[in-house]
Parts: sequence; structure tokens; C-alpha cells
Amino acid sequence: MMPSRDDTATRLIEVYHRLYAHFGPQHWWPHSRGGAFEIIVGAILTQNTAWTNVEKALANLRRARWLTPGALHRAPTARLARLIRPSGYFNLKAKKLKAFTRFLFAEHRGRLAHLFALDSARLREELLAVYGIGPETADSIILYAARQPIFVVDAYTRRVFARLGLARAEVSYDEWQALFMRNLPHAELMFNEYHALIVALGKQVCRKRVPRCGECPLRETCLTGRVTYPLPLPA
DNA sequence: GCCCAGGTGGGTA
DNA sequence: TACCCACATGGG
Repeated sequence: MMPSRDDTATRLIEVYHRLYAHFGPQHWWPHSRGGAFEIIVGAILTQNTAWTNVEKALANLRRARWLTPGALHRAPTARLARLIRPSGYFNLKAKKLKAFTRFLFAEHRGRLAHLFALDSARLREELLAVYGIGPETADSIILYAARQPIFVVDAYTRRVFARLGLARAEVSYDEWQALFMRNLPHAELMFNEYHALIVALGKQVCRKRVPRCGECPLRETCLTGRVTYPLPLPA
């Protein structure tokens, strides 16, 4: 049986506090300089890719002065692909970046402020219609670039909270998102930090395959007060 | 060498 | 709808 609503809300907030106490602030976007457009480019480049690789690609784009909508819109796809090579899937991602700027200029005069003036439901709908932008990337853009409160779900979120017994891992992206949005206050900064903290945890304890029985970073602050792997399970 | 990373779109049954 | 697969570099 799934936990009751209040139970779930309490637990989600509890997990947040424990993660924050353990890992501290993660300084994800928009703490980074570079502005909203760079966040969008980063969100596309980081799809199934380590952030360290994305940073190299972003550095190349910055050096070329291509980190603006206009510059990227004018950039030849083949040259763009070369610059973003370190981030992997470079041909695909060059196409995706071009698809975004094409959309931005076609529908919003090339202006992010115009795009971000949409309410988040409409914004999400428009982003999802762009080639290469799926639910996680759309929500990352809405949260971290447009700074509207929406919960970003990624693979770690599913693994972590499925193990906590809050939902089955297989339920849809939108259902996972609804679980958090129903049970947490819609606070942009908290959603920002929560997602980043889940990634920090996931990196350490929640690998794709091997349920490697290493050190659980939450062992001092475990929900149950017991050391369990890979995450403190509900009592 | 092998596994993994802040997913997405396309194809097939 | 539910799987499978391609996409690709760099670090542990």
C-alpha cells in the first residue's frame, strides 16, 4: 500500500532536510554566471552526459562567443558540432541546439524574455514540441532558466524514491513529477536545490546496475537511524 | 577493458 | 503501449 498523502509530504520534506544537512547547497544553475541561455544550452548538452564534459563544450562555445541565441542561430551546424564534441552525441546535440534557436526566433523573436513570459504550463508545452527537448530538459529549463517552480525528475529521482517506497520506478515521468508537486510547497529555490541534492546522492549510492554495497553517505543521518543500503528505507 | 553520465527520438511488434 | 536501439566523449 502506498503511504498516505500527509505521510508522503512529511517524508519528502524530511529527505530534503537530511540531504541538505549532509551535502550542503549544490550551487546549480542559476548560481553559475552566464545567464539563462547558457543554462538552456547546458541542459541540452548534459543529456545522458557527465557535467564535466559539458563544461568543456560550454568553454569552447564561450571562447567562440557563440553562447547567445543569435550567434548559435547563425552558426553552421557542422562547426557547432565540432565545438561541442567533448559533450558527446555532438552531431545530435548540434541539431538539438539549432532546433531550439530556430524555435526561439520563429516563435519568440529570438528573445528568451518573451518565451519566459508564458505561464509554465504553456511554456512546457512549447518546449516539449521542440526537437530534442523531452520532459526532463523542458523542466530543467523552466526551473533553472525561467525560474518557475516545477519539479525536475531524472533517473536518480526514480531510483532513490522508488527504493524509499514512494512509487514504483516504472510509473511515468508526469506521475513522478506530480508526486513531488502535490506534496511539496511550490518554491523555486527549494525545487532547485532538491533536484541537485538528489543527483548528488544518486552519484554516490545509486548506480545503474551494481547495487554496490559501499558506504552510504546518509549513514549518519539515516531516516530510520539504521545503516541501510543503498538508501535508508522507510521504517 | 568496462561502466557510467543531470535523456531523447525513432523504429518495431 | 511497451520495449529496443542509436547517439559518443571522457573519467573512474
